[in-house]
Amino acid sequence: MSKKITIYDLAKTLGVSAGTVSRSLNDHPSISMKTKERVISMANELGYKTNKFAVNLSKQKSNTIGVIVPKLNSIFMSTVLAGIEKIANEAGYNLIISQSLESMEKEKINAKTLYDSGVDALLVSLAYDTSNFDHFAHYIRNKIPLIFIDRVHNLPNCSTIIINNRLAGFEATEHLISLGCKNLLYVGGNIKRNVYLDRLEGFKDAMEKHQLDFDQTHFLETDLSPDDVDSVINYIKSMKNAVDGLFVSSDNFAAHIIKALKRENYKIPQDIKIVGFNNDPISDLVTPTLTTVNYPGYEMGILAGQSVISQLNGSINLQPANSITLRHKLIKRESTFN
Amino acid sequence: MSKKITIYDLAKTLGVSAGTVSRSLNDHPSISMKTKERVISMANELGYKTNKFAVNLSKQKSNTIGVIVPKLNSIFMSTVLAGIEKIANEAGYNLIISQSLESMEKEKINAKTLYDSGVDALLVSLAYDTSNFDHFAHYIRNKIPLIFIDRVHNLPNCSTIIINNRLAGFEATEHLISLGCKNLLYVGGNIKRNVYLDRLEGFKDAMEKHQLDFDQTHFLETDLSPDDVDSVINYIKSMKNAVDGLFVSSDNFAAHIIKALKRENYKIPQDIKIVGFNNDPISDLVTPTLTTVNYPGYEMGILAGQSVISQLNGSINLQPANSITLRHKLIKRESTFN
DNA sequence: TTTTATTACGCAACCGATTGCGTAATAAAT
DNA sequence: ATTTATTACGCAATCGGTTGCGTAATAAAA
Repeated sequence: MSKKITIYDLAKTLGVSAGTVSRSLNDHPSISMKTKERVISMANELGYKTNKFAVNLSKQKSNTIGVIVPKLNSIFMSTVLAGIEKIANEAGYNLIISQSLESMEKEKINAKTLYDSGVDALLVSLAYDTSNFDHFAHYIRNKIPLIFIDRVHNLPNCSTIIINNRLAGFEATEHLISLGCKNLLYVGGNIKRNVYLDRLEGFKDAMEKHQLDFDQTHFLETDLSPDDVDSVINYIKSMKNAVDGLFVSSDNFAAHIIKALKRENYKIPQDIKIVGFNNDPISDLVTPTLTTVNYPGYEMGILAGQSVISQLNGSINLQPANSITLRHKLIKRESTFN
Repeated sequence: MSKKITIYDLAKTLGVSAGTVSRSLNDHPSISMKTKERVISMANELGYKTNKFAVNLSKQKSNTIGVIVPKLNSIFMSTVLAGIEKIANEAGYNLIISQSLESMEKEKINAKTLYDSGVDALLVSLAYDTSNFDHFAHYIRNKIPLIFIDRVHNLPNCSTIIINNRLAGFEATEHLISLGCKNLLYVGGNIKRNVYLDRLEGFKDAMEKHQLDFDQTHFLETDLSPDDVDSVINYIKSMKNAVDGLFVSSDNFAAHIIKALKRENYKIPQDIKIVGFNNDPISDLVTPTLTTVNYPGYEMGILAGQSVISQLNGSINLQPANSITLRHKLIKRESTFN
């Protein structure tokens, strides 16, 4: 293969200094047009390719953005990633993606690895059980932009990209109530995570507003994993007042529950109305189709991307913790249709 | 923030040379245990962190693996990625992931970007319309491991990770035939891609074996996108001999088709039996549940990861184009149940 | 034409490791 | 006590750019 050619090679063949070559290639003002053109055309001719390693070393930045997500293989997360990737790519940044597999320990390790790799910024959606945030201290201390997406935590000077989960939960619940549901159940995830907690709050808000008494029997904390379906079903069957309205914090889990309920001969929506969350493609393919809350994953990714890029470019004056809230929307389908 | 400390700082405070520090940290044999211990403990004490940029520059390798996938937001692809990430991560490699968005042009750009970023290896699942492969020439010429996953192409010295799509297509089709289907239709994707072409071949094989005449009316080439559903339905309705067996190259698309067919009052599986592909989670949640071919995405990712790593470690003697074929499996469900 | 501003580059230090080669110090052999 | 092997490090070049500072060359002003 052709030897790698460097700015020194260019410098030699052109009879100029390496510095001049470097500046020409970077369109530095203190170089004449004529020289720049000579350098650039020679660079093309010789097939010069800048060595990123050297650039990184000398600039102390990598042009890559780190991302930690709980799981890659979820439609929501991969949609968010698709958005981030688009923006990052357009801005000339690479993405280093890692998954915490919902474990705080792995999240810690990933955070450290990415830090060591010298990412210029970090985007995070928190793991299921993350309760300590020391692993982000490095980033904050060294002023490396840190942005949380969806599963967020309030840390100084960190942006967050979210939707109004409380309001969304409220609307979903109120929708059930408006259809006559009297005995509601919220099936959520770990309430350490803002998203599940906030939706629970919204759920309570709605019940309170409509003079329904909330108590712990109306809330079931699960892993939102298919393995939990049976216990949910058993719980529903065991309730003294038959559940007639179900709010599930995940479409995918809701789809599993629907399947199981049908097997138990529940009629949906006649016996029990169901609202999911996310507007996962599956919600429109199950029978009955699932009422859900649209979650703009792609847009979140886009915004997260834009937010990092602008912070990296300094075009945003690092405001302490600005937070972007995206619009959600209740999508009514057959699972709550009368 | 604490100043970055380098091997030179360590060297100075310890009264040894930078070379000694470097070798100690890398457990080089020519350094005494005593010195190594001194260096290492001092490194911990001062919070030394190796600068990857410098290492990369000096070693001319980045410890990152590039990945190009058609789309991030597909369950199959993100599952593959999850597998790759797991292995890469365990082996101390980072993943730079980019998406071609099914466009050859973007695939080209991504391949170049990743090359320029100095990835140590590249994993690719081809875009829908890639017909030229010059953008991979750099990799091959410079002996950078290049591995294709699922949507592959035969290039010299490149491994491929696949399943036997032809056989899978054959089995799916034969299953339909064995249930009495006489008038089959294969709905596939772009036959530039091996996966769709091979399944078509398998489809033909099965028809031939069972003395059914294949002609072009039995094959519909689509984008497997929800937008194509209507045209598929119209095609089915327009066929002179009513279709009684449908083989669709994607569960997701099949799910959409099922929904549309039900709307048109087709009974499934009575009027028309359907086999999908991928064993996407959705296949078990639609009504009727979908017979499909299990596609071991996670395992493919794991194997792809292991394959790169071992090539990078030289533990595999770069055999010209070794190909790994994973086991698939027909999963029978209600959509073909009598 | 001489002086003063500008412009266009060159020099060399620097970023933070890695590594081949040479040698002083210590141990083993004679 | 010498000579020969080993062991343990140090020196300095190298990887390929970037960039502050200084100056020769050219243009503008006097």
